[in-house]
Formats: sequence, C-alpha cells, structure tokens
Amino acid sequence: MKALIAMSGGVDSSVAACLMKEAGYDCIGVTMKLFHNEDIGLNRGHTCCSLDDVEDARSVAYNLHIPYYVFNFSDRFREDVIEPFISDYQNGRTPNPCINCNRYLKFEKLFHRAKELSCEYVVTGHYARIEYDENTQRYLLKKAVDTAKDQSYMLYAMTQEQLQHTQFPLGSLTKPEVRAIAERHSFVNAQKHDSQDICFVPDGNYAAFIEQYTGTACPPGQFTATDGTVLGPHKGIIHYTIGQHRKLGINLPEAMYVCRICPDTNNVVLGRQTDLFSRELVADNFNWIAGSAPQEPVRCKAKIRYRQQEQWATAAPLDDSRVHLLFDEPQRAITPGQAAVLYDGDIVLGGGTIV
RNA sequence: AGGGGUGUAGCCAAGCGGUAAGGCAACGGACUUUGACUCCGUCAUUCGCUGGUUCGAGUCCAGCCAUCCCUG
Repeated sequence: MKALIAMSGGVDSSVAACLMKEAGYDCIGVTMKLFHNEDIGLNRGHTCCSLDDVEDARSVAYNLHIPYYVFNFSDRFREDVIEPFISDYQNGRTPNPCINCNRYLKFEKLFHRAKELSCEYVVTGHYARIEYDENTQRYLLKKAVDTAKDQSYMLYAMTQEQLQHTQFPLGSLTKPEVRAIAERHSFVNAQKHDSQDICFVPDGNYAAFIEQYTGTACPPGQFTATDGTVLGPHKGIIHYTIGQHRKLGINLPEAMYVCRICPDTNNVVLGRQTDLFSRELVADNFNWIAGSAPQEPVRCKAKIRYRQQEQWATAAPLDDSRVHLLFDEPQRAITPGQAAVLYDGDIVLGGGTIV
C-alpha cells in the first residue's frame, strides 16, 4: 500500500517516514514548498521549508531509500494561510496559522495530490492518534500518548474522509523515543530544535512581516483605559493580542494588559489582569469531528489556546456552525481568532474559531 | 521680584550619615508547530551641578542651575 509522507525536514516527520517504511508501506517523501523567502522579503533564513530543511528531508529520504519530491504549494499557502493571517490581525483578531496550514495544505491540497499518486494514506509527524470507532462507525481524533507534545488541538478541523486516509505514526510515541529512533538511523536532524515560531516569520517579528508583505505601515492609534481615558499612543493594532502586557511600548505605573482591540476606532483597551477573565465564548465554523452536533448541551473539557490545560465547560450548539461555551471557572484572555477545541477524555469532540 | 516645594536609571519611586529597595518599560534566554501568558537572567561605581563638614554624604551645610506652585 502506498503512503505519501509529508516531510518538513524536522525530526518528527523523518521518523514518521521511517516507521511507515518499516511497517512495509510503499513510501513517497514530499516536502511542501510553502513560500519562497524572496516572496516575503528574506534573502536567506531558516524557515520551515527553507533550502536547509529541504536538504534535511532529502537526506533522510535518501537514507530510507524512498523517492522524494518537492511540491510547490506556495500559491495556496499565500491564499489560505498568509493572507487570512494578515487579514485577521488587521481586523483585531489573533490568528493561528498552523491550524489553517493543516486544514488547507496538509490535509486538503496534499491530500488531493496523494490521491492522484494513488496513495492510500497521507502521513505526517503530528503527535495525535486516529482510531476507528466500530460503534459509531466514525474515525476519532485522539490526543497523543505523549501529552506534553500532543498536537490534536491543531487538527480539529479534519474531516472524516481525511482521518480515514491519514496516519500519525508518532501518536503512540514519546518525543525522546522519536529522537532515539532518529539517532539510531543517524538522521541529520536527530537533534534539531523543536521550535520554529511561525514558519514563515523566522525572526518572530510577525508585525514587521505583515507591514513588509502588504507594503503599508499599520496606522498608529491610542491606548485607552477601560473607562475610555487615553493612556498614550500605540504602534498599530496588529502589534497586539488579548492578554499581552510585554512590548506595549508605553510607560505605566502598573502592569497593564490588552483587554480589547477595536479595529473600528483603532483603539487598544488596556486593563488589569483581573479584567481579562471571562467564563463564556462563542466559536464559529465549528467542526464536530467525532460526530454530529449534539442536541443538548454537553459537558466536556476545552482548550482556548494551544499548550493550555483543558478546562471543564459546557458546550451548547447555537446553530449549524456556532457553539456557545460556558466554562466552570473564568478563563484568562479569551482571544478572538484563536481556536476553542473540545475534548471528551482523549477524544477530540470538535473545535471552532473564537469570535 | 519675594515665599514655598521638588530634582535618584527610559518612566514612577524607596532611601532620613555607613557604602543605591521595588515597580513599570527595555533587552536576553527558557518554554513552543500560532499569537500571548508564564518562568529565568541583565539593567545607576552612582543620586541636578560645584564646593564644604565628616573616618565615611543620595542623605548634613553653602552657593549655583533646573522645574513646579503661590504672591506680586
């Protein structure tokens, strides 16, 4: 059976390829070229599909004796990831580009390409598990065994068809085990660093990236207090996110946090830590991945950002795409644009975008 | 012009004769397939200036400068 392995050049997808090969699959290694550094104003730089990474992926594929290709998906990436990312920031939201990249690139664009190549499976190095539930006849997306590395949050938008034709070979492994496998095979990236920030913003300065990409400076505005008092100038709303208090660029007698971003007035409202807590939210574009939307409110656990411990909540569908979430305890800095993902134990119930 | 107050890091600010707290900001790092949050670390050889007293002065004294308030 044929499998298409999405190889980023990192250690995880390399080991995923290795495990599929050892499991007897007929593997094809692929790196998606998602953007050209020149397109985003960089001559060089270490990004997720930089030349260095392509070389690493190629090296591993060579090591495993599997064919290796680079697919140019930069048009789709620009359309489905970069531009929505910019638009979100310009409208006062805080996007999660990785979720869109998974949704539109890895499990849509690449998925179709896999079909064209007669591959039964798309394989990635995500830490998550897929299981078929005989009772409901549904494919379930579940947390990884290594809860510290679990990436199921980033995958909530997957469809049943995608789950059926996807494999996550790392779902039952721990990160140290994965590194050990890479070491055993002498992969060049065995000790490569995990973190990459936003893959298309290698220096972490996403605001500068947006201004460079759009060719326009984000208009400055005013910081105001919760009562409307003007506190001082800000650099433009794209620089801020809910709950932020570092790099505000303003001197204040006490620590202040971004409580609200108003794209209409171009104001950023600052308040105290205690002003950030709230118990409820509405998520849109909701994907009930494990089944259909429930008729009654359901008790579940929920995450409103990656790397947050799930919190008890009650979820109530409002209509076809929207879900109301009421937490047992107030949550800090519920941020529009980020994803709310619901869990029943290890099972991902679904997720949507916080409005 | 006279009276009073104040001058300590980018900002706020302790200090009251014994060798410069703290907060905010900034910067660096950790964490991290998003942004944040969080955590760790760095950040005044020097207290408006000049003299003086003292073993020792940001702290006391004198003069000057700056700034604020009040009265003319």
